[in-house]
Amino acid sequence: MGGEHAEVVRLLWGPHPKPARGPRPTLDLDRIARAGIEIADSEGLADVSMQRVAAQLGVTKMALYRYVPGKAELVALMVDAAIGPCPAAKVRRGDWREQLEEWARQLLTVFRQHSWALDATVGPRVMGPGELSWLERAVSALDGTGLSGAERMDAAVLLVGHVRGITQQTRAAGPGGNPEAQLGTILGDLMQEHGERFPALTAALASAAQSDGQDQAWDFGLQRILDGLAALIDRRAR
Amino acid sequence: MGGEHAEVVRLLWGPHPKPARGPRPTLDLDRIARAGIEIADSEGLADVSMQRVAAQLGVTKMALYRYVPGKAELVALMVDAAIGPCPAAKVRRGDWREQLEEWARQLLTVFRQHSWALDATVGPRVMGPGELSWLERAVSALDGTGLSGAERMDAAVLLVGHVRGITQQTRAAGPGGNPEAQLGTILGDLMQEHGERFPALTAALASAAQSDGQDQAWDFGLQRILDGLAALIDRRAR
DNA sequence: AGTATCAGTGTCCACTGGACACAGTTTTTT
DNA sequence: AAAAAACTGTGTCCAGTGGACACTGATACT
Repeated sequence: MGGEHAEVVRLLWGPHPKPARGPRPTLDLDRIARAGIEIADSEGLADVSMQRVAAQLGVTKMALYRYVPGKAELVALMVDAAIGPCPAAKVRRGDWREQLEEWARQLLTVFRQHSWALDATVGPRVMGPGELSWLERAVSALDGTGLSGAERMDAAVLLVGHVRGITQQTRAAGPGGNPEAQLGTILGDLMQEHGERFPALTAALASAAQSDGQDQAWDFGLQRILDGLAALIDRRAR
Repeated sequence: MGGEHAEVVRLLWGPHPKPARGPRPTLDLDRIARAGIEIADSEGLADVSMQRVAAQLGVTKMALYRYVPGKAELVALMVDAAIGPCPAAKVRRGDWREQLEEWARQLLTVFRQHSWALDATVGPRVMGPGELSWLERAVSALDGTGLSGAERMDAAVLLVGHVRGITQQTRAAGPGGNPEAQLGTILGDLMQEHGERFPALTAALASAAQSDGQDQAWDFGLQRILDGLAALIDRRAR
């Protein structure tokens, strides 16, 4: 169990011993990951293939297999490099709510910049140092709140889930048009034809038509989660 | 815009006019979707190919293209058939919290039965009648709470995000072992080597080691979200 | 110098999603 | 009844994918 993970762990966490003999490598893991990220950012994850990445680096596809055992590992490297290390907090320590809110906004920004990372992070996987640094900051923001270790981690996971959910329904909406309107348009067309089967939905949609907040769903969910955490923390404090 | 969606909308929502002339079709969309689901359930979405599905149905792969324009549409059909129509609520109407909680648990069950549906539902897509029926029930549970239409939908989306997040970190953990322990083991191994870089995480992990609730993360997040919603609804009521 | 080691190339394979022409079956029209 | 039209499933073909493997060179230790 977990033996198959050993390889990707070594790739993500090192060490990376440089060879003693033989010709010098033309590539390195970092350049490979960055090349893949460049393609994924501009053309989507589906267009990331060994050939494509190799071409980007001016090399044959098989050369990549000298550095990376397979495509799965390549993608794992790309994800961790794209998510990157979590930037340091700017708000004062001690206020967990402000810290978590800033953290969530930063995470959302990163996910929006590399929205292909969503596709590449379905299912449980080995996390790299970048991804773990994000988790670290979220958990540390909750230090001293009276929450147990498991609860602090659960809270972080909950927030990540929201970020992912929002990223999912946001992306592919052109940078100009707001995503809720786009979703509403598609839904509205369907409701016009099958509305009688979904009365509550049509009503909600009609009432939601004039609300035009850019990030309404994001802020709503974020505040609800933070409210829920605050309620628990208060209860514990008493 | 949206013109490319027309085909999948027709597939998901009908109508499906039966041909007037020519030999009778051996297949229908429902059988095709179910064959795909069967494969995905037992072997994962990656093993669902046109050939594989066709073989399951005792037919050539190209025969499928008479019913479905491409693989993407096949998967869309599979998803909506697998998610299925939302079962009717068993708890009394009026208590939104109880209703939403039951709804979320049912949705989690469905996602766990077909965990490949996660992979197939990244990115915004056209929803089918099954998927919409779930949304309908969640929104209708919030009727009369004083929340606006947009807010009711945002709440549903928030809950779906949590269900997805939990499904994601749950799956591939054998039915016996609880997922948190598995995640903890992998994380623990990493912390042992690089723990000094993640002090808060190591502390939280150590404290979380003895907590062994099977669905701890699930219940925690669910209650936090519902608490947050309750707080808002109370505030509005006053 | 000699040799083990390692990098990048070229060739091969099974498989994927999909295009297309074709033969066979059924219904409508003449 | 006969012919035409419409439709289904099949066979064949193609570009592209991830990956295996043998090979030619370049490099550094002995």
